[in-house]
Amino acid sequence: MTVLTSAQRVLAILGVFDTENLALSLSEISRRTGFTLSTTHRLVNELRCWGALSRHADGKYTIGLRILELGTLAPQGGQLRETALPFLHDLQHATHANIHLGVPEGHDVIYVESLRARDTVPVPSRLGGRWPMHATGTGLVLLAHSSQEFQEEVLASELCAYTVNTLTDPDALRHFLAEVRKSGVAIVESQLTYDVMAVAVPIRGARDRVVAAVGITLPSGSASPHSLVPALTTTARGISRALGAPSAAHFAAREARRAPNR
Amino acid sequence: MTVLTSAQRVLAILGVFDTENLALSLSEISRRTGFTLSTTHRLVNELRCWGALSRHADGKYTIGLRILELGTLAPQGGQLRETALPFLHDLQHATHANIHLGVPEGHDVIYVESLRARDTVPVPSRLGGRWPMHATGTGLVLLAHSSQEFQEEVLASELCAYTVNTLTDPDALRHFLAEVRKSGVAIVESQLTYDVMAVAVPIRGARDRVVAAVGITLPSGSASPHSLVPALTTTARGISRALGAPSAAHFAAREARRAPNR
DNA sequence: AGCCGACTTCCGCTGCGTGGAAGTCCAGGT
DNA sequence: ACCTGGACTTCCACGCAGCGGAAGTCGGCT
Repeated sequence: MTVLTSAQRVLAILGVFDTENLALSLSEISRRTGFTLSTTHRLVNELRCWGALSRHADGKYTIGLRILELGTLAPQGGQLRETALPFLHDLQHATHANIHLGVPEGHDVIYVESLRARDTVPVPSRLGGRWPMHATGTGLVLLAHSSQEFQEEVLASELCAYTVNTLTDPDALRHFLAEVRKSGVAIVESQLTYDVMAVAVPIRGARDRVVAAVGITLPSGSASPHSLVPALTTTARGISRALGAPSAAHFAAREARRAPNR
Repeated sequence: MTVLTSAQRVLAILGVFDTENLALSLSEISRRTGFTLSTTHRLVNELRCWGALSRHADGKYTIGLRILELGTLAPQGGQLRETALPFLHDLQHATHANIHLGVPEGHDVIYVESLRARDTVPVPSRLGGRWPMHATGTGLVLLAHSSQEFQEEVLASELCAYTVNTLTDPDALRHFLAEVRKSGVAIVESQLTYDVMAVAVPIRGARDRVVAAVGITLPSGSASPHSLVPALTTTARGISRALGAPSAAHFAAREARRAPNR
């Protein structure tokens, strides 16, 4: 039925790779895309020549480094991560918790940085990981600062419940998002996995638009989440200022020596 | 002239983005690829729908987050980085220098991790950055442990000189590479940029193949590079063991408590 | 030896993609 | 106000690039 354009075929091949399928053989790719073996073979080879796929000793294909290289050119992946990283390191030294930097993509958050602490709860968030906005601290912050229409669009979509705590009721979410906008911070408990709490605040860029969110995750029942808010907001303001956010610039004098120009 | 397949056209569009061209308008893409505006327009839109490109308020296109997400699925980008990161953090705490994790791709090294220290020399290496093997510490380590044919292939290619110190003479390089194999460490001075020195050692994976290299860069004339070798080899061995390298496993007992299983 | 599955290569027909052309929109100049 | 040029968007008919069937190769397992 649906006939694909050849650009779509190329993308479909890349799309069959995911965290559960890091390495696939030619015929697996063929089966998953539904393309004939000969078509798959030709396209896969073109992708391999370019470096988008690479072939290993066992004959299986994986995503190639050329894609990794390209991905870092995404403004949210490269520049944002690059400016945020020193601030995130400081935050990690101060808190010894897992730190995430998330940006919006579709109805999801993508983590463009994920610093794992060694001795804390394992969280399922890796660099490049994608999670629904309504189920993560960073996602809720981003959603709270999105346009009205976008929020309603997300609230109207299928809201998957990962734990019994996951907020899936549109009215409860509307209320929560209003709180986040008012207080400037999202604090959630066991939304995505049990026994984990997350605290997240927005990061602003040019024209004070919210472009990302920093979040911290800790085991439930550890230090009061509220005690982490000052450290988080300091980090977020530092990053916002480095990104040129007007509202953060007012505080420039106070923190100027932390990040001298350049 | 050379007729392109449509897969190649798609890839060519992605390929026009680089560190100097993070955001391009439709007609810039059209000019750079040499495709007609209508062809470019159609392909760019297909890429945008899929998430490979994204379009911004000013009408320009950038690489999309979907590509970043995909890139982390590359085994060298995702798994390797993920296992190496805690060790690299430890190394950075101990040395306060710039740390790089490089893997081979073609004749180049690609940095799959780059931890910048705040107070040291700026180095031009970012996550996802690509540099010629013969001009970087990590690259020389990787080259030294490559197959004979590959080494000769690289030595026979155009070896660009970035500074007056850059090793470009094939015979000098052969000699240097032999030293690296013997000593297990590459120490270079001002190869890529002036007043910077780099120390790098190999990381081994399954079957003891060299799969990556850790490197450290410091201002020239700081602490003797040799004093850093123990810290680097410890880091490299830790990562190698975590990757399942047989030679590193012998030392498992000694360092077991640093990284309890999982 | 024979079978099966995975991969590779070849080639003729066809339907997708190409590029020209026409149309829209906006900014800047006269 | 009108024109001009540049950037972008849409449409369509033609031609050839790419699709998929089929045949061939390789290697592993019974």
